[in-house]
Amino acid sequence: MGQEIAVPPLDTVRPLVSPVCAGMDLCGGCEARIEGLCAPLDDAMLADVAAAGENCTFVARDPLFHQGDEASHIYILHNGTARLTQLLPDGRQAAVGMRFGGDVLGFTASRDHAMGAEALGDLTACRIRRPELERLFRKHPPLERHFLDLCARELAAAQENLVALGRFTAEERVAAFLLSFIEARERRGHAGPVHELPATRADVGELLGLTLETVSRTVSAFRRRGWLRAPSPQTVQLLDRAALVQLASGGASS
Amino acid sequence: MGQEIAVPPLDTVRPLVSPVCAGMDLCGGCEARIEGLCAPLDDAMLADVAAAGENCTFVARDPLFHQGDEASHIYILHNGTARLTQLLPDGRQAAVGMRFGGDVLGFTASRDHAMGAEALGDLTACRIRRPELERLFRKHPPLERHFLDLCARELAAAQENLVALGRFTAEERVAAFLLSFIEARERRGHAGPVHELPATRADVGELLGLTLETVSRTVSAFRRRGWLRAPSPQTVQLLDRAALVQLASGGASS
DNA sequence: CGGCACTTTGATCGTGGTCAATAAGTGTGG
DNA sequence: CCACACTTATTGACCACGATCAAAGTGCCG
Repeated sequence: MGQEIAVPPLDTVRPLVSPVCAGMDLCGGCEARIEGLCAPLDDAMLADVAAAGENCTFVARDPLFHQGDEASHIYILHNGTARLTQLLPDGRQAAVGMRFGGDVLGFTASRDHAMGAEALGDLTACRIRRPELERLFRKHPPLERHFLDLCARELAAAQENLVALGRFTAEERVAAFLLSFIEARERRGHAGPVHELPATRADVGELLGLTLETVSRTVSAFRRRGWLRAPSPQTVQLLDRAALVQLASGGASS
Repeated sequence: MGQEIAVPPLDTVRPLVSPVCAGMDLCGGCEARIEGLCAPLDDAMLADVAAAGENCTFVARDPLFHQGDEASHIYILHNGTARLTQLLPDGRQAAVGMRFGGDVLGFTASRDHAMGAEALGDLTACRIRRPELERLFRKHPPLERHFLDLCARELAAAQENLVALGRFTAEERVAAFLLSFIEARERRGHAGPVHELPATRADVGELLGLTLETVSRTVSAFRRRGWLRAPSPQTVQLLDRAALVQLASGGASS
Protein backbone atom coordinates (compact mmCIF):
# COMPACT_ATOMS: atom_id res chain seq x y z
CA MET A 1 0.00 0.00 0.00
CA GLY A 2 1.34 3.46 0.73
CA GLN A 3 5.04 3.95 1.31
CA GLU A 4 6.09 2.15 -1.88
CA ILE A 5 6.36 -1.25 -0.28
CA ALA A 6 8.06 -3.65 -2.62
CA VAL A 7 6.34 -6.84 -3.61
CA PRO A 8 8.46 -9.80 -2.58
CA PRO A 9 10.77 -10.63 -5.46
CA LEU A 10 10.44 -14.38 -5.57
CA ASP A 11 6.88 -14.44 -6.76
CA THR A 12 6.98 -16.04 -10.17
CA VAL A 13 3.44 -17.41 -10.08
CA ARG A 14 0.05 -16.32 -8.90
CA PRO A 15 -0.37 -16.92 -5.18
CA LEU A 16 -2.84 -19.74 -5.47
CA VAL A 17 -2.57 -21.07 -1.96
CA SER A 18 -1.56 -18.16 0.24
CA PRO A 19 -1.43 -14.41 -0.16
CA VAL A 20 1.84 -12.88 -1.18
CA CYS A 21 2.74 -11.02 1.91
CA ALA A 22 2.39 -13.84 4.37
CA GLY A 23 5.06 -14.43 6.91
CA MET A 24 5.18 -11.13 8.62
CA ASP A 25 5.77 -12.38 12.07
CA LEU A 26 3.23 -10.71 14.29
CA CYS A 27 3.79 -12.49 17.54
CA GLY A 28 7.16 -14.17 17.70
CA GLY A 29 7.87 -17.85 17.45
CA CYS A 30 6.69 -18.09 13.90
CA GLU A 31 8.49 -20.62 11.76
CA ALA A 32 9.84 -17.98 9.46
CA ARG A 33 10.89 -14.42 10.04
CA ILE A 34 10.88 -12.75 6.70
CA GLU A 35 13.03 -9.70 6.72
CA GLY A 36 12.15 -6.40 5.17
CA LEU A 37 8.89 -7.54 3.74
CA CYS A 38 6.29 -5.04 4.63
CA ALA A 39 6.13 -2.16 7.02
CA PRO A 40 8.75 -2.51 9.71
CA LEU A 41 6.91 -3.47 12.86
CA ASP A 42 8.35 -1.97 15.97
CA ASP A 43 9.25 -4.16 18.91
CA ALA A 44 6.98 -2.57 21.48
CA MET A 45 4.01 -3.21 19.24
CA LEU A 46 5.03 -6.80 18.59
CA ALA A 47 5.40 -7.35 22.32
CA ASP A 48 1.90 -6.02 22.88
CA VAL A 49 0.51 -8.25 20.16
CA ALA A 50 2.29 -11.26 21.61
CA ALA A 51 0.98 -10.45 25.07
CA ALA A 52 -2.57 -10.21 23.77
CA GLY A 53 -2.36 -13.59 22.05
CA GLU A 54 -3.26 -16.95 23.49
CA ASN A 55 -1.26 -19.86 22.10
CA CYS A 56 -3.10 -22.88 20.83
CA THR A 57 -2.19 -26.11 19.07
CA PHE A 58 -4.06 -28.37 16.69
CA VAL A 59 -3.54 -31.74 15.06
CA ALA A 60 -4.51 -32.93 11.60
CA ARG A 61 -8.11 -32.12 10.63
CA ASP A 62 -8.80 -30.14 13.79
CA PRO A 63 -11.03 -27.20 13.04
CA LEU A 64 -9.67 -23.81 14.06
CA PHE A 65 -13.17 -22.47 13.63
CA HIS A 66 -16.30 -23.50 11.79
CA GLN A 67 -18.21 -21.82 9.04
CA GLY A 68 -21.01 -19.93 10.74
CA ASP A 69 -19.22 -19.56 14.08
CA GLU A 70 -19.11 -16.12 15.55
CA ALA A 71 -15.83 -14.49 14.52
CA SER A 72 -14.66 -13.99 18.07
CA HIS A 73 -10.92 -14.36 17.44
CA ILE A 74 -8.35 -13.87 14.75
CA TYR A 75 -5.61 -16.48 14.42
CA ILE A 76 -1.97 -15.91 13.59
CA LEU A 77 -0.34 -19.13 12.42
CA HIS A 78 3.09 -20.01 13.78
CA ASN A 79 3.89 -23.42 12.36
CA GLY A 80 2.04 -25.79 10.13
CA THR A 81 -0.57 -25.56 7.42
CA ALA A 82 -4.26 -24.77 7.48
CA ARG A 83 -6.90 -24.48 4.83
CA LEU A 84 -10.02 -22.40 4.49
CA THR A 85 -13.11 -24.23 3.29
CA GLN A 86 -16.70 -23.53 2.53
CA LEU A 87 -19.46 -26.09 2.58
CA LEU A 88 -22.41 -25.65 0.23
CA PRO A 89 -25.95 -26.53 1.34
CA ASP A 90 -25.99 -29.68 -0.77
CA GLY A 91 -22.72 -30.98 0.62
CA ARG A 92 -20.30 -29.86 -2.04
CA GLN A 93 -17.15 -28.50 -0.47
CA ALA A 94 -14.73 -25.94 -1.82
CA ALA A 95 -11.43 -24.76 -0.43
CA VAL A 96 -10.51 -21.11 -0.72
CA GLY A 97 -6.83 -21.31 0.11
CA MET A 98 -4.06 -22.72 2.23
CA ARG A 99 -2.37 -20.74 4.96
CA PHE A 100 1.07 -21.08 6.54
CA GLY A 101 3.23 -19.71 9.32
CA GLY A 102 2.84 -15.96 9.55
CA ASP A 103 -0.56 -15.84 7.89
CA VAL A 104 -3.56 -14.30 9.60
CA LEU A 105 -6.84 -16.23 9.57
CA GLY A 106 -10.36 -15.34 10.51
CA PHE A 107 -10.14 -11.58 10.13
CA THR A 108 -13.52 -10.71 8.72
CA ALA A 109 -15.85 -7.74 8.49
CA SER A 110 -18.94 -9.75 9.22
CA ARG A 111 -20.03 -11.04 12.59
CA ASP A 112 -19.68 -14.70 11.66
CA HIS A 113 -17.07 -16.69 9.80
CA ALA A 114 -18.21 -17.19 6.21
CA MET A 115 -15.86 -20.16 5.96
CA GLY A 116 -14.25 -22.67 8.25
CA ALA A 117 -10.54 -23.28 8.82
CA GLU A 118 -8.95 -26.62 9.57
CA ALA A 119 -5.43 -27.78 10.33
CA LEU A 120 -3.62 -29.96 7.80
CA GLY A 121 -1.24 -31.72 10.12
CA ASP A 122 0.17 -30.39 13.39
CA LEU A 123 -0.29 -26.68 13.76
CA THR A 124 0.52 -24.01 16.30
CA ALA A 125 -1.03 -20.59 16.32
CA CYS A 126 -1.96 -17.80 18.62
CA ARG A 127 -5.38 -16.26 18.74
CA ILE A 128 -6.49 -12.82 19.75
CA ARG A 129 -9.99 -11.78 20.75
CA ARG A 130 -11.55 -9.27 18.43
CA PRO A 131 -12.11 -6.62 21.14
CA GLU A 132 -8.48 -7.08 22.12
CA LEU A 133 -7.44 -6.56 18.51
CA GLU A 134 -9.53 -3.39 18.38
CA ARG A 135 -7.74 -2.17 21.48
CA LEU A 136 -4.38 -2.88 19.83
CA PHE A 137 -5.50 -1.01 16.72
CA ARG A 138 -6.27 2.03 18.83
CA LYS A 139 -3.01 1.81 20.74
CA HIS A 140 -0.86 1.13 17.67
CA PRO A 141 -2.27 2.77 14.54
CA PRO A 142 0.50 1.22 12.39
CA LEU A 143 -0.97 -2.16 13.27
CA GLU A 144 -4.25 -1.22 11.69
CA ARG A 145 -2.34 -0.10 8.63
CA HIS A 146 -0.55 -3.41 8.65
CA PHE A 147 -3.86 -5.23 8.56
CA LEU A 148 -5.01 -3.00 5.73
CA ASP A 149 -1.94 -4.04 3.75
CA LEU A 150 -2.50 -7.70 4.59
CA CYS A 151 -6.11 -7.46 3.56
CA ALA A 152 -5.32 -5.74 0.27
CA ARG A 153 -2.76 -8.44 -0.53
CA GLU A 154 -5.18 -11.22 0.31
CA LEU A 155 -7.71 -9.53 -1.91
CA ALA A 156 -5.30 -9.35 -4.81
CA ALA A 157 -4.45 -13.02 -4.31
CA ALA A 158 -8.11 -14.03 -4.23
CA GLN A 159 -8.78 -12.09 -7.42
CA GLU A 160 -5.88 -13.77 -9.20
CA ASN A 161 -7.31 -17.10 -8.12
CA LEU A 162 -10.64 -16.11 -9.60
CA VAL A 163 -8.92 -15.80 -12.95
CA ALA A 164 -7.29 -19.18 -12.49
CA LEU A 165 -10.55 -20.91 -11.59
CA GLY A 166 -12.43 -19.16 -14.35
CA ARG A 167 -10.01 -19.66 -17.19
CA PHE A 168 -7.33 -22.26 -16.42
CA THR A 169 -7.38 -25.86 -17.58
CA ALA A 170 -6.87 -28.70 -15.12
CA GLU A 171 -3.18 -28.93 -15.95
CA GLU A 172 -2.67 -25.21 -15.55
CA ARG A 173 -4.38 -25.25 -12.18
CA VAL A 174 -2.35 -28.15 -10.83
CA ALA A 175 0.88 -26.57 -12.08
CA ALA A 176 -0.07 -23.26 -10.48
CA PHE A 177 -0.92 -24.99 -7.24
CA LEU A 178 2.35 -26.92 -7.03
CA LEU A 179 4.45 -23.86 -7.76
CA SER A 180 2.52 -21.61 -5.46
CA PHE A 181 2.65 -24.13 -2.65
CA ILE A 182 6.35 -24.75 -3.01
CA GLU A 183 7.16 -21.07 -3.25
CA ALA A 184 5.15 -20.41 -0.11
CA ARG A 185 7.16 -23.12 1.67
CA GLU A 186 10.49 -21.90 0.35
CA ARG A 187 9.66 -18.39 1.43
CA ARG A 188 9.29 -19.77 4.92
CA GLY A 189 12.68 -21.46 4.86
CA HIS A 190 11.77 -24.98 3.77
CA ALA A 191 14.57 -25.36 1.29
CA GLY A 192 14.84 -29.04 0.40
CA PRO A 193 14.21 -30.15 -3.16
CA VAL A 194 11.65 -32.62 -1.85
CA HIS A 195 8.53 -31.07 -0.38
CA GLU A 196 6.05 -32.70 1.95
CA LEU A 197 2.49 -32.09 0.76
CA PRO A 198 0.14 -31.94 3.75
CA ALA A 199 -2.95 -32.29 1.60
CA THR A 200 -4.66 -35.27 0.01
CA ARG A 201 -5.59 -35.34 -3.65
CA ALA A 202 -9.13 -34.58 -2.57
CA ASP A 203 -7.94 -31.51 -0.65
CA VAL A 204 -6.08 -30.24 -3.70
CA GLY A 205 -9.09 -30.92 -5.86
CA GLU A 206 -11.32 -28.87 -3.60
CA LEU A 207 -8.83 -26.02 -3.80
CA LEU A 208 -8.69 -26.12 -7.59
CA GLY A 209 -12.28 -26.91 -8.45
CA LEU A 210 -11.32 -30.36 -9.73
CA THR A 211 -12.01 -33.92 -8.66
CA LEU A 212 -9.40 -35.97 -6.85
CA GLU A 213 -9.12 -38.27 -9.88
CA THR A 214 -8.27 -35.39 -12.16
CA VAL A 215 -5.62 -34.15 -9.73
CA SER A 216 -4.12 -37.62 -9.56
CA ARG A 217 -4.12 -38.05 -13.32
CA THR A 218 -2.57 -34.65 -13.85
CA VAL A 219 0.25 -35.25 -11.38
CA SER A 220 0.87 -38.59 -13.07
CA ALA A 221 1.05 -36.85 -16.43
CA PHE A 222 3.60 -34.37 -15.08
CA ARG A 223 5.59 -37.28 -13.70
CA ARG A 224 5.56 -39.10 -17.05
CA ARG A 225 6.80 -35.95 -18.74
CA GLY A 226 9.71 -35.79 -16.33
CA TRP A 227 8.54 -32.51 -14.83
CA LEU A 228 8.51 -33.81 -11.26
CA ARG A 229 9.24 -36.79 -9.04
CA ALA A 230 6.90 -38.09 -6.33
CA PRO A 231 8.83 -40.42 -4.01
CA SER A 232 5.54 -40.95 -2.24
CA PRO A 233 2.07 -39.63 -3.01
CA GLN A 234 2.54 -37.00 -0.31
CA THR A 235 5.85 -35.64 -1.54
CA VAL A 236 6.92 -33.80 -4.65
CA GLN A 237 10.19 -32.69 -6.15
CA LEU A 238 10.14 -30.38 -9.13
CA LEU A 239 12.49 -31.38 -11.93
CA ASP A 240 11.48 -28.92 -14.62
CA ARG A 241 10.21 -25.83 -12.91
CA ALA A 242 10.31 -23.80 -16.11
CA ALA A 243 7.83 -26.09 -17.81
CA LEU A 244 5.44 -25.78 -14.90
CA VAL A 245 5.83 -22.02 -14.71
CA GLN A 246 5.07 -21.85 -18.40
CA LEU A 247 1.83 -23.75 -17.86
CA ALA A 248 0.89 -21.96 -14.66
CA SER A 249 1.14 -18.48 -16.07
CA GLY A 250 -1.44 -18.96 -18.78
CA GLY A 251 1.28 -19.72 -21.27
CA ALA A 252 1.49 -17.60 -24.37
CA SER A 253 3.57 -20.09 -26.31
CA SER A 254 1.77 -23.38 -25.97
CA MET B 1 -15.27 -5.00 11.15
CA GLY B 2 -15.10 -3.98 14.77
CA GLN B 3 -18.02 -2.14 16.32
CA GLU B 4 -20.51 -4.86 15.40
CA ILE B 5 -21.48 -3.38 12.09
CA ALA B 6 -24.46 -5.20 10.67
CA VAL B 7 -24.21 -6.82 7.29
CA PRO B 8 -26.83 -5.32 5.00
CA PRO B 9 -30.01 -7.30 5.35
CA LEU B 10 -31.03 -7.71 1.74
CA ASP B 11 -28.21 -10.00 0.74
CA THR B 12 -29.83 -13.22 -0.23
CA VAL B 13 -27.10 -14.38 -2.59
CA ARG B 14 -23.36 -14.35 -2.78
CA PRO B 15 -22.09 -11.01 -4.04
CA LEU B 16 -20.91 -12.25 -7.39
CA VAL B 17 -20.53 -8.92 -9.11
CA SER B 18 -19.81 -6.37 -6.40
CA PRO B 19 -18.80 -6.54 -2.76
CA VAL B 20 -21.53 -6.35 -0.18
CA CYS B 21 -20.78 -3.04 1.36
CA ALA B 22 -20.68 -0.98 -1.78
CA GLY B 23 -22.52 2.26 -1.89
CA MET B 24 -21.00 4.08 1.00
CA ASP B 25 -20.88 7.47 -0.53
CA LEU B 26 -17.40 8.78 -0.08
CA CYS B 27 -17.52 11.93 -2.09
CA GLY B 28 -21.04 13.13 -2.69
CA GLY B 29 -22.99 13.00 -5.89
CA CYS B 30 -23.11 9.25 -5.93
CA GLU B 31 -26.20 7.70 -7.47
CA ALA B 32 -27.23 6.13 -4.20
CA ARG B 33 -26.80 7.17 -0.64
CA ILE B 34 -27.22 4.10 1.42
CA GLU B 35 -28.12 4.94 4.95
CA GLY B 36 -26.69 3.28 7.98
CA LEU B 37 -24.58 0.81 6.13
CA CYS B 38 -21.14 0.97 7.57
CA ALA B 39 -19.35 3.32 9.87
CA PRO B 40 -21.01 6.67 9.93
CA LEU B 41 -18.73 9.00 8.03
CA ASP B 42 -18.60 12.49 9.39
CA ASP B 43 -19.25 15.46 7.16
CA ALA B 44 -15.92 17.19 7.62
CA MET B 45 -14.14 14.07 6.46
CA LEU B 46 -16.43 13.62 3.48
CA ALA B 47 -15.84 17.22 2.51
CA ASP B 48 -12.08 16.67 2.65
CA VAL B 49 -12.39 13.54 0.55
CA ALA B 50 -14.55 15.35 -1.97
CA ALA B 51 -12.07 18.21 -2.14
CA ALA B 52 -9.21 15.80 -2.78
CA GLY B 53 -11.01 14.10 -5.64
CA GLU B 54 -10.89 14.99 -9.27
CA ASN B 55 -14.08 14.24 -11.21
CA CYS B 56 -13.81 12.31 -14.40
CA THR B 57 -16.23 10.81 -16.91
CA PHE B 58 -16.02 7.83 -19.23
CA VAL B 59 -18.11 6.34 -22.00
CA ALA B 60 -18.67 2.70 -22.87
CA ARG B 61 -15.50 0.63 -23.07
CA ASP B 62 -13.26 3.44 -21.89
CA PRO B 63 -10.52 2.12 -19.68
CA LEU B 64 -10.28 3.69 -16.22
CA PHE B 65 -6.83 2.17 -15.95
CA HIS B 66 -4.94 -0.64 -17.61
CA GLN B 67 -3.51 -3.81 -16.17
CA GLY B 68 0.13 -3.05 -15.48
CA ASP B 69 -0.34 0.71 -15.11
CA GLU B 70 1.14 2.28 -12.05
CA ALA B 71 -1.55 2.48 -9.38
CA SER B 72 -1.36 6.23 -9.08
CA HIS B 73 -5.01 6.87 -8.22
CA ILE B 74 -7.95 5.22 -6.59
CA TYR B 75 -11.37 5.70 -8.18
CA ILE B 76 -14.69 6.16 -6.42
CA LEU B 77 -17.56 5.46 -8.79
CA HIS B 78 -20.50 7.84 -8.78
CA ASN B 79 -22.78 6.63 -11.54
CA GLY B 80 -22.58 3.81 -13.99
CA THR B 81 -21.00 0.40 -14.14
CA ALA B 82 -17.42 -0.74 -14.52
CA ARG B 83 -15.77 -4.11 -14.66
CA LEU B 84 -12.37 -5.37 -13.57
CA THR B 85 -10.59 -7.61 -16.04
CA GLN B 86 -7.37 -9.49 -16.34
CA LEU B 87 -5.75 -10.49 -19.61
CA LEU B 88 -3.68 -13.67 -19.71
CA PRO B 89 -0.48 -13.87 -21.77
CA ASP B 90 -2.13 -16.01 -24.44
CA GLY B 91 -5.08 -13.66 -24.90
CA ARG B 92 -7.66 -15.30 -22.70
CA GLN B 93 -9.55 -12.72 -20.72
CA ALA B 94 -11.26 -13.04 -17.37
CA ALA B 95 -13.40 -10.59 -15.47
CA VAL B 96 -13.08 -10.38 -11.72
CA GLY B 97 -16.18 -8.39 -10.92
CA MET B 98 -18.48 -5.53 -11.74
CA ARG B 99 -18.52 -2.30 -9.78
CA PHE B 100 -21.23 0.31 -9.31
CA GLY B 101 -21.86 3.72 -7.79
CA GLY B 102 -20.21 3.96 -4.39
CA ASP B 103 -17.61 1.26 -5.05
CA VAL B 104 -13.91 1.95 -4.77
CA LEU B 105 -11.63 0.75 -7.57
CA GLY B 106 -7.91 0.50 -7.92
CA PHE B 107 -6.99 0.38 -4.26
CA THR B 108 -4.09 -2.05 -4.23
CA ALA B 109 -1.09 -2.91 -2.10
CA SER B 110 1.24 -3.33 -5.05
CA ARG B 111 2.79 -0.57 -7.09
CA ASP B 112 0.97 -1.51 -10.30
CA HIS B 113 -2.58 -2.49 -11.10
CA ALA B 114 -2.83 -6.27 -11.39
CA MET B 115 -5.96 -5.84 -13.44
CA GLY B 116 -7.57 -3.26 -15.68
CA ALA B 117 -10.90 -1.52 -15.20
CA GLU B 118 -13.22 -0.42 -17.98
CA ALA B 119 -16.52 1.41 -18.12
CA LEU B 120 -19.62 -0.45 -19.25
CA GLY B 121 -21.65 2.45 -20.55
CA ASP B 122 -21.46 6.03 -19.36
CA LEU B 123 -19.73 6.41 -16.07
CA THR B 124 -18.79 9.19 -13.70
CA ALA B 125 -16.26 8.84 -10.94
CA CYS B 126 -13.81 10.82 -8.95
CA ARG B 127 -10.21 9.86 -8.56
CA ILE B 128 -7.78 10.60 -5.79
CA ARG B 129 -4.00 10.43 -6.02
CA ARG B 130 -2.45 7.86 -3.74
CA PRO B 131 -0.28 10.32 -1.83
CA GLU B 132 -3.39 12.42 -1.33
CA LEU B 133 -5.22 9.40 0.01
CA GLU B 134 -2.35 8.74 2.40
CA ARG B 135 -2.62 12.32 3.59
CA LEU B 136 -6.36 11.85 4.19
CA PHE B 137 -5.67 8.63 6.11
CA ARG B 138 -3.35 10.52 8.42
CA LYS B 139 -5.76 13.38 8.86
CA HIS B 140 -8.81 11.15 9.34
CA PRO B 141 -7.96 7.81 10.94
CA PRO B 142 -11.59 6.63 10.64
CA LEU B 143 -11.13 6.83 6.88
CA GLU B 144 -8.35 4.29 7.03
CA ARG B 145 -10.60 2.10 9.12
CA HIS B 146 -13.30 2.56 6.54
CA PHE B 147 -10.95 1.28 3.85
CA LEU B 148 -10.03 -1.69 6.01
CA ASP B 149 -13.71 -2.57 6.26
CA LEU B 150 -14.18 -2.12 2.53
CA CYS B 151 -11.19 -4.28 1.83
CA ALA B 152 -12.30 -7.04 4.18
CA ARG B 153 -15.71 -7.06 2.53
CA GLU B 154 -14.24 -7.20 -0.94
CA LEU B 155 -12.08 -10.07 0.22
CA ALA B 156 -15.04 -11.98 1.55
CA ALA B 157 -16.87 -11.39 -1.71
CA ALA B 158 -13.91 -12.58 -3.78
CA GLN B 159 -13.64 -15.72 -1.68
CA GLU B 160 -17.32 -16.50 -2.12
CA ASN B 161 -16.83 -16.11 -5.85
CA LEU B 162 -13.97 -18.58 -5.69
CA VAL B 163 -16.40 -21.15 -4.38
CA ALA B 164 -18.87 -20.30 -7.13
CA LEU B 165 -16.27 -20.62 -9.89
CA GLY B 166 -14.83 -23.78 -8.40
CA ARG B 167 -18.03 -25.66 -7.69
CA PHE B 168 -21.04 -24.15 -9.44
CA THR B 169 -22.55 -25.43 -12.67
CA ALA B 170 -23.23 -23.05 -15.55
CA GLU B 171 -26.85 -22.61 -14.53
CA GLU B 172 -25.94 -21.90 -10.94
CA ARG B 173 -23.41 -19.30 -12.01
CA VAL B 174 -25.79 -17.49 -14.32
CA ALA B 175 -28.51 -17.51 -11.67
CA ALA B 176 -26.07 -16.18 -9.08
CA PHE B 177 -24.92 -13.49 -11.46
CA LEU B 178 -28.41 -12.29 -12.32
CA LEU B 179 -29.48 -12.13 -8.69
CA SER B 180 -26.30 -10.52 -7.51
CA PHE B 181 -26.41 -7.95 -10.27
CA ILE B 182 -30.04 -7.09 -9.68
CA GLU B 183 -29.59 -6.87 -5.92
CA ALA B 184 -26.64 -4.55 -6.40
CA ARG B 185 -28.79 -2.32 -8.60
CA GLU B 186 -31.76 -2.41 -6.25
CA ARG B 187 -29.52 -1.52 -3.36
CA ARG B 188 -28.61 1.60 -5.30
CA GLY B 189 -32.20 2.60 -5.85
CA HIS B 190 -32.93 1.11 -9.27
CA ALA B 191 -36.29 -0.30 -8.37
CA GLY B 192 -38.06 -1.21 -11.58
CA PRO B 193 -38.92 -4.80 -12.31
CA VAL B 194 -37.07 -4.56 -15.62
CA HIS B 195 -33.32 -4.13 -15.32
CA GLU B 196 -30.95 -2.84 -17.97
CA LEU B 197 -27.93 -5.12 -18.31
CA PRO B 198 -24.90 -3.09 -19.34
CA ALA B 199 -22.89 -6.17 -20.29
CA THR B 200 -22.86 -8.35 -23.38
CA ARG B 201 -23.15 -12.12 -23.18
CA ALA B 202 -19.42 -12.26 -23.70
CA ASP B 203 -18.84 -9.94 -20.74
CA VAL B 204 -21.01 -12.11 -18.52
CA GLY B 205 -19.20 -15.19 -19.75
CA GLU B 206 -15.84 -13.72 -18.83
CA LEU B 207 -17.15 -12.96 -15.38
CA LEU B 208 -18.47 -16.48 -14.84
CA GLY B 209 -15.79 -18.53 -16.56
CA LEU B 210 -18.21 -19.54 -19.32
CA THR B 211 -18.48 -18.90 -23.03
CA LEU B 212 -20.94 -16.43 -24.44
CA GLU B 213 -22.89 -19.27 -26.06
CA THR B 214 -23.37 -21.02 -22.74
CA VAL B 215 -24.58 -17.80 -21.13
CA SER B 216 -27.04 -17.27 -23.95
CA ARG B 217 -28.34 -20.83 -23.81
CA THR B 218 -28.71 -20.68 -20.04
CA VAL B 219 -30.67 -17.43 -20.11
CA SER B 220 -32.88 -18.95 -22.79
CA ALA B 221 -33.45 -21.98 -20.61
CA PHE B 222 -34.48 -19.75 -17.69
CA ARG B 223 -36.82 -17.91 -20.01
CA ARG B 224 -38.40 -21.12 -21.25
CA ARG B 225 -38.97 -22.18 -17.63
CA GLY B 226 -40.79 -18.93 -16.97
CA TRP B 227 -38.19 -17.77 -14.46
CA LEU B 228 -37.51 -14.49 -16.24
CA ARG B 229 -38.49 -12.28 -19.15
CA ALA B 230 -36.05 -10.58 -21.50
CA PRO B 231 -37.85 -7.85 -23.44
CA SER B 232 -34.57 -7.30 -25.23
CA PRO B 233 -31.27 -9.16 -24.95
CA GLN B 234 -29.96 -6.35 -22.75
CA THR B 235 -32.81 -6.33 -20.26
CA VAL B 236 -34.10 -8.83 -17.74
CA GLN B 237 -37.07 -9.08 -15.46
CA LEU B 238 -37.18 -11.79 -12.85
CA LEU B 239 -40.46 -13.68 -12.66
CA ASP B 240 -39.53 -16.46 -10.24
CA ARG B 241 -36.84 -15.14 -7.97
CA ALA B 242 -37.20 -18.03 -5.55
CA ALA B 243 -36.28 -20.56 -8.21
CA LEU B 244 -33.16 -18.59 -9.10
CA VAL B 245 -32.18 -18.13 -5.46
CA GLN B 246 -32.56 -21.86 -4.98
CA LEU B 247 -30.14 -22.52 -7.84
CA ALA B 248 -27.75 -19.74 -6.94
CA SER B 249 -27.22 -20.82 -3.38
CA GLY B 250 -25.91 -24.26 -4.22
CA GLY B 251 -29.34 -25.68 -3.72
CA ALA B 252 -29.77 -28.49 -1.23
CA SER B 253 -33.07 -29.70 -2.63
CA SER B 254 -32.53 -30.10 -6.35
C1' DC C 1 -29.74 -0.32 -47.90
C1' DG C 2 -25.29 -2.24 -46.30
C1' DG C 3 -22.29 -3.10 -42.61
C1' DC C 4 -21.51 -4.38 -38.08
C1' DA C 5 -21.91 -6.06 -33.45
C1' DC C 6 -24.45 -8.96 -30.72
C1' DT C 7 -27.52 -12.88 -29.91
C1' DT C 8 -29.55 -17.21 -30.63
C1' DT C 9 -29.63 -21.90 -31.90
C1' DG C 10 -27.80 -26.14 -33.79
C1' DA C 11 -24.22 -29.85 -34.44
C1' DT C 12 -20.24 -31.87 -32.84
C1' DC C 13 -16.20 -32.43 -29.93
C1' DG C 14 -13.29 -32.79 -25.83
C1' DT C 15 -12.05 -31.93 -21.12
C1' DG C 16 -12.88 -33.30 -16.99
C1' DG C 17 -16.53 -35.73 -14.03
C1' DT C 18 -18.44 -40.15 -12.57
C1' DC C 19 -18.32 -44.86 -11.49
C1' DA C 20 -15.60 -48.75 -10.53
C1' DA C 21 -11.73 -51.83 -9.66
C1' DT C 22 -7.15 -52.39 -7.93
C1' DA C 23 -3.12 -51.10 -5.45
C1' DA C 24 -0.56 -49.13 -1.88
C1' DG C 25 -0.02 -47.45 2.56
C1' DT C 26 -1.29 -47.24 7.77
C1' DG C 27 -2.82 -48.48 12.11
C1' DT C 28 -5.13 -52.05 15.20
C1' DG C 29 -5.74 -56.20 17.40
C1' DG C 30 -5.20 -61.27 17.48
C1' DC D 1 4.10 -61.20 12.67
C1' DC D 2 0.29 -61.26 10.03
C1' DA D 3 -4.73 -60.52 9.22
C1' DC D 4 -7.91 -57.05 8.84
C1' DA D 5 -10.06 -52.73 8.23
C1' DC D 6 -9.64 -48.34 6.52
C1' DT D 7 -7.94 -44.43 4.01
C1' DT D 8 -5.73 -42.67 0.02
C1' DA D 9 -3.91 -43.09 -4.65
C1' DT D 10 -3.94 -44.76 -9.25
C1' DT D 11 -5.87 -46.18 -13.45
C1' DG D 12 -9.50 -47.48 -16.68
C1' DA D 13 -14.07 -47.09 -19.03
C1' DC D 14 -17.67 -44.33 -19.97
C1' DC D 15 -20.44 -40.17 -19.85
C1' DA D 16 -22.03 -35.33 -19.74
C1' DC D 17 -21.45 -30.56 -19.38
C1' DG D 18 -19.91 -26.97 -21.51
C1' DA D 19 -16.59 -25.48 -25.41
C1' DT D 20 -16.08 -25.00 -30.17
C1' DC D 21 -17.47 -24.37 -34.82
C1' DA D 22 -20.95 -22.76 -37.77
C1' DA D 23 -25.08 -20.48 -39.46
C1' DA D 24 -28.99 -17.64 -39.10
C1' DG D 25 -31.37 -13.96 -36.98
C1' DT D 26 -31.83 -9.24 -34.89
C1' DG D 27 -31.14 -4.52 -34.04
C1' DC D 28 -28.59 -0.32 -34.81
C1' DC D 29 -26.17 3.26 -37.12
C1' DG D 30 -24.06 5.33 -41.10
